[in-house]
Amino acid sequence: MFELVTPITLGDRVLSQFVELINNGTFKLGEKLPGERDLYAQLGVSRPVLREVLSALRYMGYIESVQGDGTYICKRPLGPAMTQLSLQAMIEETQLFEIWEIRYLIEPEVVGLAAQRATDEDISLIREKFHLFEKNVQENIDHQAIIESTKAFHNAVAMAAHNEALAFLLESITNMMPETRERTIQVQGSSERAVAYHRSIMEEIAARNPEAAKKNMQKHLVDVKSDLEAYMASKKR
Amino acid sequence: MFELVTPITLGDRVLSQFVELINNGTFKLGEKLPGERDLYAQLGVSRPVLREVLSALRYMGYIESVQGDGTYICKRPLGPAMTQLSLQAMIEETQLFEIWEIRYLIEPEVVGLAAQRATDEDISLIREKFHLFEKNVQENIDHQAIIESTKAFHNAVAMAAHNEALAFLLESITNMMPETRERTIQVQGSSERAVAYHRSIMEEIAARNPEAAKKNMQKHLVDVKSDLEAYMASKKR
DNA sequence: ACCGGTAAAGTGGTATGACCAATTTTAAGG
DNA sequence: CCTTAAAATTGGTCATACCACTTTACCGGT
Repeated sequence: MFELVTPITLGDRVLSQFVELINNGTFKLGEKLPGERDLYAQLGVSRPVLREVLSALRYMGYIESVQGDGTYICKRPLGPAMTQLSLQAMIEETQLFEIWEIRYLIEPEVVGLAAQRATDEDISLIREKFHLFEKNVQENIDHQAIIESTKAFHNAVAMAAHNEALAFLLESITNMMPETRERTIQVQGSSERAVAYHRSIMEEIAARNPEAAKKNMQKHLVDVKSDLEAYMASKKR
Repeated sequence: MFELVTPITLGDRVLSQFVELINNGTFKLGEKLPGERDLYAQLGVSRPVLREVLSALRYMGYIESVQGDGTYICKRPLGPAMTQLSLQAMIEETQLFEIWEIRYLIEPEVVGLAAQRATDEDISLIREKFHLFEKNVQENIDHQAIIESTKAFHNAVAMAAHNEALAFLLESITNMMPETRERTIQVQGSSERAVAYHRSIMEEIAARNPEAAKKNMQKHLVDVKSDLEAYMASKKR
């Protein structure tokens, strides 16, 4: 007869109370929380329930706990709010392309911002990461190292845009296709092309040329997409 | 002497194992998990630890539990992976502008896609949401209704872009500035201007004119930004 | 009075066992 | 065979105890 909305659990209630306590300023950022024993008494639940809630908040990155010390409220929870463990297996094929498209929308804009806002330090960091990447590709080290260095490069670029939330977001998104990255890297010549594009992007950021940088990032991502398609096709077999 | 990297907790280990079990296909999407009693034995931990991990996964939206029935793995965990409870109080002023900038990067692109991909159904839905919004503003109903209807409009547009992940992402982002929305809506004339922009955007999507739609969305967001600034200034006092 | 080391107190982490509430399954009864 | 009620199963909650680590505070030596 009645619609089953959502069986509200005790933890849900506690979670709400907790959010409220933070939003109304009872608990301030960076502050230490009361001990679990005080807290669960204060909230009127048992310790396990409290801990389940805290556990969730912890894995989401809102709080941090130190054994023997206490639990602290994180100051910059932005990343956690967007990212989180990406269970790659949970991402289906269509979603992979959707995620690619999001990259295609965002990353060019990011390099555009980077080209406008990068400081000299930013640029030298980008240079450094690029040369590391180039070196790894040339020497054909293990794939993991190459992946790490390309991520480092993209990350350095994102930092140069001077929008921390954006950098977080981008990292989360790219992390959603990790397996993919490992496979597409094996496609013939893909890494070499990537090096070329990275170089162009780097140089155009250094030259403060947003539009050109954006264009090259777009081309690079189109490349990534075709690698992705090749990978998907091979997976079908 | 030694650097404290991260005190790995039992739950962390279980979480990893769990992720691995999903990624290697032992647990498939939509499937029912073993009972907690089996599971915690199988993973070699106690029930509280297991439950803390499951709790986190649950609040992140990866799994769902039904008392008396079992725990299921969600099929489309994309939203949860990005969004989650946004503790508005945890977002600082600078971050608000960073988030605005993200909107400024993404939303115009989204309406651009929408103008290319919208079906007739999409367009009529957008029209519907727009008229609701317009009506709410004219009749000056309670603010909550206005906020809801503008969100509904933006959401309808996002759906028209036919990229579910993107729609999720955008919703998460806009949800990060909820309080803001409630305040800026009180700024004189802001709602009326918003109606005008929404109308233009709607019409240009219907006319399949991506560039014009993008331009208007950008203007609208610039408007939102100045409201934001006004809000922040008033908050300072 | 100062310093250093050690014990105590406090904190988060883990484990056990029990019971409650909802659902599903099973089996008994019509 | 269908209905129905009991039993088994499952997630939800609680109490308690103990472990590991940190911080604090006390106390003795200098």
